[in-house]
Amino acid sequence: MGEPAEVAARSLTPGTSLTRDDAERLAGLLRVVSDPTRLQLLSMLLAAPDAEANVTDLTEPLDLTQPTVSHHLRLMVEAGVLRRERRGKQVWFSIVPERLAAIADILR
Amino acid sequence: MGEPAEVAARSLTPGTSLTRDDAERLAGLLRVVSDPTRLQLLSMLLAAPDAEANVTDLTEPLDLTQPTVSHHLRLMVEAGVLRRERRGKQVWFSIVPERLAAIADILR
DNA sequence: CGTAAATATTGATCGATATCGATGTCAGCC
DNA sequence: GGCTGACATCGATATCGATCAATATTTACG
Repeated sequence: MGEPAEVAARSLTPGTSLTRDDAERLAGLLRVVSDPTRLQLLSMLLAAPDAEANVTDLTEPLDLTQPTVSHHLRLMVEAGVLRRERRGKQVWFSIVPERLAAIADILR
Repeated sequence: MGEPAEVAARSLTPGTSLTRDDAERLAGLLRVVSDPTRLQLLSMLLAAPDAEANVTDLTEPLDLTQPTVSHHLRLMVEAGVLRRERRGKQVWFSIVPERLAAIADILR
């Protein structure tokens, strides 16, 4: 599968203007956290005991189906924002704070 | 029209989970800076002399039409990320750094 | 006041993606 | 080894937004 792409190559601040390619990569990362459902998921994970939760628990408060929630979780895992760990029948998700911070830092 | 909406009401960190409404508002703000073209525009503005530029100058390096660039600039102005100032026939745009920082802070 | 330059608006198109229902897969248990 | 529970994948749909061409608006200038 490959590591979640080092980090953002080039942010906004460097004196030189952004390449289209760099801009698309950075926009792609930002888009991962620019969805209301994904923000709610992140928020729930932050508030959860031990800062982790499984798909069922994450689905319940949302007015969405389980496949939809799994889809959002997948996108965030692929972006390196979430960590995924299978324990028995359940799969637990937790935030990777450095990655979230790295995305925020794109705008500095 | 109205002011650019105080700032983000509620960020990610508060112990309580995000409301749908709050999540949508925050996601809306993040989406404004989650587009490659808009990131390029922000980057060009940061690199520009006096940190400002007009529509023609901003359009030229991009492989896009002027209406498209105007559209992106409009979205960012409406979100409070850009300031707009007409000077003669031209309209000059510059970044509102606090607003950009406020958006970045959503993820903390 | 008519013309040209700079920017805005409008209407249409097209691709991306959030969502769902249906189904597949995987892990524990009787 | 079949059942059930937890999660993933698939295919279809529908909405949203980036983009364009065409046109309107605004401003200076002669």
